[in-house]
Amino acid sequence: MNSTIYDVSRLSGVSTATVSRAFSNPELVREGTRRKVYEAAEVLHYSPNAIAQAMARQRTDRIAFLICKEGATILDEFYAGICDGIMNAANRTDYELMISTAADWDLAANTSKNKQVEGVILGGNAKPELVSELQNRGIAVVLVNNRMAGFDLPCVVSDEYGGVRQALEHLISRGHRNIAMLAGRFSPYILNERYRAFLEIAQAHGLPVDARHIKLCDPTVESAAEACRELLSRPDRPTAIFGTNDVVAAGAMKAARRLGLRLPEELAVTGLDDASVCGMLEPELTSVHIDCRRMGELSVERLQSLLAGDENVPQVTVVPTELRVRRSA
Amino acid sequence: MNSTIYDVSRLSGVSTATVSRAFSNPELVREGTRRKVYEAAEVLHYSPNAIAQAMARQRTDRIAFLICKEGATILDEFYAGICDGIMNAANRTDYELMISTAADWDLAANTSKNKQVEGVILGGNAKPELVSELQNRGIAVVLVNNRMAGFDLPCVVSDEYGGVRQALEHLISRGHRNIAMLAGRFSPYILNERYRAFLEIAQAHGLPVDARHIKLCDPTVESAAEACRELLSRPDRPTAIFGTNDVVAAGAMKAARRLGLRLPEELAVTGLDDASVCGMLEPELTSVHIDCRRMGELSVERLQSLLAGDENVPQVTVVPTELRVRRSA
DNA sequence: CTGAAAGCGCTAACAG
DNA sequence: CTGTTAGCGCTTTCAG
Repeated sequence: MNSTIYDVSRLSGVSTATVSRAFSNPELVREGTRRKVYEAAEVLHYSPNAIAQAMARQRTDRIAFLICKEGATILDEFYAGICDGIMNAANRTDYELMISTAADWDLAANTSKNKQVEGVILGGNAKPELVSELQNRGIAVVLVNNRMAGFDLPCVVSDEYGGVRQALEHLISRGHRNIAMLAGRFSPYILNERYRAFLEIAQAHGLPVDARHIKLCDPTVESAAEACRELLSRPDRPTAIFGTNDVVAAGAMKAARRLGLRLPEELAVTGLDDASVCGMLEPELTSVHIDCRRMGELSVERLQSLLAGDENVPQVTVVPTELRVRRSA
Repeated sequence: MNSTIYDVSRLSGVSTATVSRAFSNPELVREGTRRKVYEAAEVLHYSPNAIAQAMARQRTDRIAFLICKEGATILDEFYAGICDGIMNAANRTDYELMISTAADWDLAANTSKNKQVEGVILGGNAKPELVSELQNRGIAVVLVNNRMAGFDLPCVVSDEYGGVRQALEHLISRGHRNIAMLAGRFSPYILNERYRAFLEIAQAHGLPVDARHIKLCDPTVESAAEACRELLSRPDRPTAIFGTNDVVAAGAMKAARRLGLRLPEELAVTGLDDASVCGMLEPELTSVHIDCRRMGELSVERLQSLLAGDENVPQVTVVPTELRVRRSA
């Protein structure tokens, strides 16, 4: 049996209340008393029972990270990176972290109803209904890699516009004018941002680029390769391809290779995300680094602020991106 | 305020004990009574408070997955796969899952001392001291992707020997005799298994292969590429390289490309893991599939058995591998 | 099959 | 600064 606060109380000769204070609010206990308590605790191998604390305090100090995404979730390097940041940041706090995917998350079982989770970080394409439901139950919510109109909640996103600009301007600086965007069908938010950015920036630079230069594909190598093949068989074949993530870019490289094009001489390719695959490809893929880890950490900070009752927690936090020039463009 | 068992008791006109039974042991309650309880609960939006349950029952129904690995943890596709399997399996049980990395796992704060975790799945290179410590505290332990001599605990591993055989025999069947193994410095267990398997199987096939055909490298593309370059500049250059994971194999491919070798004609390469990068490489990488997800699921099953007090839970569970032939070999 | 009542280990007024 | 005491919401004997 583990020892309890009573055992410590008895051994140290102070009340249980004091033992409790010695651990939860040391500053309320006189130095000498405190030491007596700690010594007794040491002897008894005592350490507070978190369950009992939660019960008495009526709060759990528990938050959750919910990945709202179809298919591979934690297996997606992007979300794994965010998750890593969240785990890392949560670890520095007193909050305990639960990690789930939307597929197996049970609202009823995981929220205030049974007093388990006090705050949730929603990653990716969360449904607005889920957000309202959570907020209605008094759960703090923050969004990561997404934004949602009409809600009062903090969002942490990457600088989508800036990222697209870095990729595009790099290509332009290398002399490319006929640039196509191979756009993976990601969440509506992401797709939208990148789409709009691409068009605006291309136009700002006077590129002869229009909607025909944007080709959608599924976010798989195969789909991207197929889509790229079409792009490359047009009469006015683009000289550069901007893939909206690295998997898509890898697909483009593959299509180019199969068509016998030399990279980057006959076709330049850039990606987005700066995933680990960039270094494995040949030539290595030029990409725009997204600081997923930072996004995760910031999400935790925002959630903490919310839970701490801070007024004016920033509604949107934008994490800057960084171009990583390699050999593919 | 959320409703409690008392509210339900009052509304339904039965005692709290009965309400409790109706939810936890329905078979102990008469059909009609049970329905009354459920109806009242429905009206009140009642659902049991897990914290209070844990408090009263003196158990938490909580398990943890601890990744014991340096550096990228959840970011490692391999462990992410295991994690995915674990999350998936845990979700079908009543156990709640905590996910941590060895780096930020605090023994004191997460184990029976404060009654939080009842069982732990240790992934990768766990320290024996950690295992004994946990077992001493009465925590159930299972190992995944590792084995440990001198301990009484279930291990779930991939068929390392069989995997190496599949890769090697494939290469042999393609006519290769001079095959080198590029071995990433993974955990001692994994490294050992693969090393031994390679030598034994090569010898069994009468290949002129010895320890000089095994080259160690760090598990990064760069290190692998460097190591492979050396291998390829030997007078009796190998005609095939077996990388002990796909990242290493990608490094080998890169080195070969830079030396101007055509793949697979002048150098065949196979990997191990069947990670997502296989399909992104050109040519696509032939690899041996490891069913990480299954490994994760089985770990949970073993842990459950342990916690259920089953006698003779299998000490070692081996998950078969499968060769995936692509164009690199 | 159901109810009464005693906890589970800790916290938080409140009083001193 | 410290002690008393009444819970937190649920489970679980023990009776009936």
